[in-house]
Amino acid sequence: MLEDGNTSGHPCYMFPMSSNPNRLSVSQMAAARPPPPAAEGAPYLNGLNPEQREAVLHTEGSLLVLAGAGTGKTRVLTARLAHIVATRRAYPSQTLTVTFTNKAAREMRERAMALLGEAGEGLRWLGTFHSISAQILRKHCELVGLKSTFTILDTDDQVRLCKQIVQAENLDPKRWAPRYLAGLIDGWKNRALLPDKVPVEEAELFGNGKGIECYRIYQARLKVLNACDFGDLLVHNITIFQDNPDILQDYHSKFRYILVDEYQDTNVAQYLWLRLLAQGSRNICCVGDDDQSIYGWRGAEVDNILRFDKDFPGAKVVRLERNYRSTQHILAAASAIIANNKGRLGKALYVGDDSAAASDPDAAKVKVRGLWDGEAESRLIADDIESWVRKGGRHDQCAVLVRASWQMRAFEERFILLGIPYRVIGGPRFFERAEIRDAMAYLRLVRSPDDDLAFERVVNEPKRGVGDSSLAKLQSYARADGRSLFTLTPMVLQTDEIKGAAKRGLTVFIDQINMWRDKLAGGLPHTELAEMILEESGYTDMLQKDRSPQAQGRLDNLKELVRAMGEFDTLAGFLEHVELVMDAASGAGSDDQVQILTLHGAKGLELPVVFLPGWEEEVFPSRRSLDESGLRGLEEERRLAYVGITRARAQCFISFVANRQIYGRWQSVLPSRFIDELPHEHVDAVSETGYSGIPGAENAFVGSVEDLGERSNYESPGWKRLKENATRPSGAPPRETSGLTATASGPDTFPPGARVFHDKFGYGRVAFSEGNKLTVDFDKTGRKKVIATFVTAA
DNA sequence: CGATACGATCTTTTT
DNA sequence: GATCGTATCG
Repeated sequence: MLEDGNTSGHPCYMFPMSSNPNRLSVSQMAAARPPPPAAEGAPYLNGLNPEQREAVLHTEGSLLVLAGAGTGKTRVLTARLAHIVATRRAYPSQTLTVTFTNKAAREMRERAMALLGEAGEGLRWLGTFHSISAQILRKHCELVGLKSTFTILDTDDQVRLCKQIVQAENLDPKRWAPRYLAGLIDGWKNRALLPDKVPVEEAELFGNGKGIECYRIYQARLKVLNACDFGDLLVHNITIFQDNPDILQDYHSKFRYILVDEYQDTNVAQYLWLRLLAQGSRNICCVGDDDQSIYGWRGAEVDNILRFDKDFPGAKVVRLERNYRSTQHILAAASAIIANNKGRLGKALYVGDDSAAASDPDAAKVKVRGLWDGEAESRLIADDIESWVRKGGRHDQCAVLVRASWQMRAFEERFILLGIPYRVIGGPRFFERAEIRDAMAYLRLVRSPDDDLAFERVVNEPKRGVGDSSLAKLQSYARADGRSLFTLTPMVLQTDEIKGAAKRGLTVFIDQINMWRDKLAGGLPHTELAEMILEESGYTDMLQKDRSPQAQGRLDNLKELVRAMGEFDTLAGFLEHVELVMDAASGAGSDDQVQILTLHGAKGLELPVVFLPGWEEEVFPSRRSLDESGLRGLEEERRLAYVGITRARAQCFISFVANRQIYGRWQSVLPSRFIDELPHEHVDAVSETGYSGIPGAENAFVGSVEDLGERSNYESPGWKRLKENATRPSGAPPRETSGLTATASGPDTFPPGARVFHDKFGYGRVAFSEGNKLTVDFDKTGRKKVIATFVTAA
């Protein structure tokens, strides 16, 4: 029952594990074996400060490590693993280490391997909540009514399923958006609520009281489809553990030490899962930072970390507050912003006394810059990067951190134009592209024919003459019969219910799938199978005939898919990887590139130079976040700001603009309230903007650095004016922002009355006022450096 | 049944 | 601006 074979005489193996393994208390274990080797002087302790050391060495009982940004959290976790293994408290395979993201899991594994050497190979149970619970579920899936080939649905499949349910329940999909239902169900699962546990008043809000019913049907459909969704992975685990004490006990004896990263991001289901597993050894170590909790929208409960000592009685709490990453200016800026949040555990960030970054007397202050629009912003940031590189810096020391992924495009465009190498992290995901999902659906269908969602996806892709009406007929049969579309279709084809092109198309489709399945069973390698499917189904043909510019890219993506499959031994292994990881094969990419990523994606990162663009009301404290969650949402946004700033080692550039294109419409926007929260003495502010006073566009910034006269002076008149205008009483309605329109005529067609200005960068812009409207003309290519800056109204 | 056109809606953030 | 859904026609 233990994976490791008894090679090192680990005392645990002396005990009859099967009799009552979880009775073995920590102290009994300690008493029953020779004292562990002295830890002092162990290499993994080198360079740790006293608090870090304490967090590593405190291995008896529960422990919460409150680790501020840059205080060496991952280092402590990996050192703790090394300590546990080196002192023979447990084999690597007897430790459970859970992270939140795949990226974090990868990093943790790499760093642990570096400390542990070969022993690190045994870290079987290091992974994300989802990947570990999926492994556990695979072993016991029959207990919750799933077959071992079950598929894991992604968000898209969930929504499509919800759509069918909404329709079946005769609800208007406009009033009751399937997406919303999917979100509700997800939220319940995050709280580990099965259909009969959902608070009635909450569920009744959906679909005229049909909320719970929809949830029930959804779960029933999942069972028929032999599938589960992300939330189910954990919920099924919990069900299995609660209903089968023997199985739980088995895991108790497997997991002697539990380590949890980013504990502040756990949701209720994850918390329950952990608590069940930790009942055995009672040795759980959670590391987290309440100030970096940024997944509330996904069900994370900051409460989990605030309540830790009640959940795990006798828990010890260690605070890591010495920061070894950033300059004092950066720390001060981050601390000042986060100090506006209520309900924190309270934790200061001190400059680590031996930190090189902090002791630099010439450290640059945080720079705040106001610009005309997004284009000027990306231009400036690109120029900064170029000059950083000219001075001997590298591109990969810079990152642009945005709030939402749509903000990335402006930077990409600019970087392409200037030839700055860059890499977008977590952009549009490879495995979410239509062509990839289509190919995957074929593979899923070959492997598990009951996967109706896959069936529906590809039955008419490429076109086989099977339209909505044929599909609807098949579905009604399947629903009546309770079996899957794939099994029912041949029977329906016996009748004359479906005729003509649809009948012929379906016959071919079914035959092909069956043939492919035979090939797979006959030992055809899965990569060749994939090529065969794409060829014979006509999918490649369809794309080759497609004259649209994206078609070639799609074909390339499919080639990449086949290549990625080659890295896995079996089709099942590949499918599971994709379902869980959904990461584009993160191939060669460690080159010298600027990283563009979202603030959420930036957790765990650290870089010398960090750009934080888009600090505008409604964009950075995101409007939706405030609308949906009010003060809680605002505080979460503030934590995002904290995460962003603390990524920087040496330099942090914050910027905002006066005008931004949102939904393709120009809007004038206000600086983020977070800018007001920055500590003056640690900030340099440069504003190229001031308020215009143009009727109908009062909020627009018009003006230039030259107009303002002074630069790098926080208290410049322009800045003051800006601050006065930017601060509005909370709760006040957003201002009317109409009155700004843009046209894209070339530089030769400036209307009369336009005034052309060149800015100090040699770029230019034309602005002119026309009655009550401020119209901005701009050069779309960016290549002609003709236009620009800012004109006050005549 | 499929191709096209028009309109509505939308954009956080991720396993 | 882009995508998605519905309506309409061939």
